Amino acid sequence: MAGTVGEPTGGVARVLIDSPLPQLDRLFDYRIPPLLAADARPGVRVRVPLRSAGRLADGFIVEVAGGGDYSGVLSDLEAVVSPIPVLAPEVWALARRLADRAAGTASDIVRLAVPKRQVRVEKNWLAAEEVPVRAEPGSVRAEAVPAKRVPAETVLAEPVLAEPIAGFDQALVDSAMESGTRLAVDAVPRVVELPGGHWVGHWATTMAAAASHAIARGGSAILAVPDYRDQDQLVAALRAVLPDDRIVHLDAKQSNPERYRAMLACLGDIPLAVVGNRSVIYAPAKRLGLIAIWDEGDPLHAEPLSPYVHSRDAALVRQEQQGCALLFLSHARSTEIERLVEVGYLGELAPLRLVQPRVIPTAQQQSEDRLAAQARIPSSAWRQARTGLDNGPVLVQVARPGYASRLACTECGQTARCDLCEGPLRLKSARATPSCSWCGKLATDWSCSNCTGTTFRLIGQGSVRTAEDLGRAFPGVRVIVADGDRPILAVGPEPALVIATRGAEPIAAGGYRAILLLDGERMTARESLRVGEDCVRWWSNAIALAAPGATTVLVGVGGALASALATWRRADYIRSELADRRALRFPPAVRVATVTGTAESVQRAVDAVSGIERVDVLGPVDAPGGGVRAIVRFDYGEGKAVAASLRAEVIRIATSRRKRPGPAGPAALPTLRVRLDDVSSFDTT
DNA sequence: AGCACGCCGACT
DNA sequence: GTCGGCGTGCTC
Repeated sequence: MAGTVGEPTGGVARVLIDSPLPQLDRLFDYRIPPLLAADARPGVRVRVPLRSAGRLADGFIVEVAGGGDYSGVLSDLEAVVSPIPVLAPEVWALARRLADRAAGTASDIVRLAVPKRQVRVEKNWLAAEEVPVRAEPGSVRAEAVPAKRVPAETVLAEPVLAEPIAGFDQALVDSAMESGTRLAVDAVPRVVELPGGHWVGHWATTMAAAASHAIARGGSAILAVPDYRDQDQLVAALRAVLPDDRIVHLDAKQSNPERYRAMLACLGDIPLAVVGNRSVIYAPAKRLGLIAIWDEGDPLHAEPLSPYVHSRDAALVRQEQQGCALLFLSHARSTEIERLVEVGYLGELAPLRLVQPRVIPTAQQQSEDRLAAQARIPSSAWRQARTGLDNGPVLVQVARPGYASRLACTECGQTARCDLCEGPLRLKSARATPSCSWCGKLATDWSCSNCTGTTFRLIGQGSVRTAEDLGRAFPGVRVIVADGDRPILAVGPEPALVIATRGAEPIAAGGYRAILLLDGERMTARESLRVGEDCVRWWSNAIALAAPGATTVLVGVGGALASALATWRRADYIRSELADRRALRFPPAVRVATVTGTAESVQRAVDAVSGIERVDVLGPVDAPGGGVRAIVRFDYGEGKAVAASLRAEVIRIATSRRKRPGPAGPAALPTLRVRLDDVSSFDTT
């Protein structure tokens, strides 16, 4: 199946093989046979022979060149799977650079960008796209089009007007959108009512207005949000300023055909607002004018699939490559964004007029009221809730869902654990049988593994138990529980106690008349490098749901954290948090690479990078799943060199690895895994 | 992943 | 002198 050398007939296609194997992560050259020359353009899906003529691999043409640098004999392209250029050149460039930065494989990122092919969806799209009026007379595909189909683009797209961005200096925003600047935007901590009667966070209207600016200027906008709750608000806000056919969804909740259809829609000529979760950053949006990310500190923006590229980083690189405007909106920025602000890479945009929420921190103190004490509410918070309930809904934020987060043996006080898997037991409601929070097994015949006890004591209070206690404390008031199991997006303006776990707070019409943030002690007790910034984010996002003038009581929290919220100077807190990380050489002051594998392979990888300037290594130490783990710390400037040499080690191991595991060896253990910028590297457990 | 290639021990 | 074991390395 080998072609002839130097035959100029159809040119040479440079192909990215769709494979996660690190040793295949480069371009392969193939001769384009004359029959395929018409369709073999950059971006199309192809099938190519690999190694032996019988074996075919999938891939994408990323370049059609006169001649590559490969001097051997070229094979022929086997087939062009579809003529649609689904891998846009700028998306390929982005994937390549992100993979290099993360010591990963470009096709792993391309898989996030390009959904699996759907033939039906593709046919429909082709039929609508290649319209007779637009195609040149005699065009091959024009004849195949059913005449009755109304193509999207024959209908002249309605012009879109730039919506003023409420709450911000108009001239400043205009010039920012024009010159493609990068900004950290402090969102207005309010809820607003849309023309349809829908209440959303003010941030959603800011983001929607920014998108309308981009589209009015003829560019597309990519809008990324952490989850569907935020997406719901953003889409409502977009509908208020854009016609429906300018809004495209591209998110994880969609089925594959829906995602494929949405991706194809991006390839059209009309500028669109593309809304979705983290992977929407890779949408092939035409003439990209804006990328905006809401709440980049939310862990849902961290991609769980290899090579684990955070949407914040993907957006930063894409902005640099394409020069669009870039906005990070939030009520509480992460230390990563703070760092970029401090080095001058990001500008800051604050609301025109400072909206200062009323926040009162209280130390945990015993309330005189018995019922209130049971619900762990100090008397000041109790009073706020009581007056708030006269006018409308009151929000109570708790750390955990369910009834009790932990059970302990009545006799010895040891945490009650599952007799099957050692997982901690949990109680979902007052009358339920306790069950294991890891494996779900019901603990029917439980006995303590430490002593002879057979009865539990409840430790900690989940949302359900808090709801029961508060229901007793405020007789006659409606109690609404919102958590992961009971998702509620919005509540009305009527008086009600809304008990929600952090991150699951519904939007209240008109805003909450009072907010109680309970469980502060428990939230701050988490053993994570990011507790501080996480707490600021959870609480700020809840505070932003308050009605104008309403009071938020932050229970059981003091010190810098409490004053950051009380003064609403959250950036000051994050700034000092980042300063601490600098002193300790912790991320994001430096970058980190986590290297896991056999003692030998980890040592070799560590040796390979330890010669680079300003690189230091923690470990190796024994890793939980067997093998060892080392953490490599390095400055941003050395990122390229560190990633490249770690990548080289991965490839070396992958190509020289042979079935070596001895008799009864636990085979499936990869011998070397490299992960860059893992935020949980420094967490305990 | 697969599959060809090559270097070394045992064979007609 | 040649067959075939499996360890090694490559894939346009």
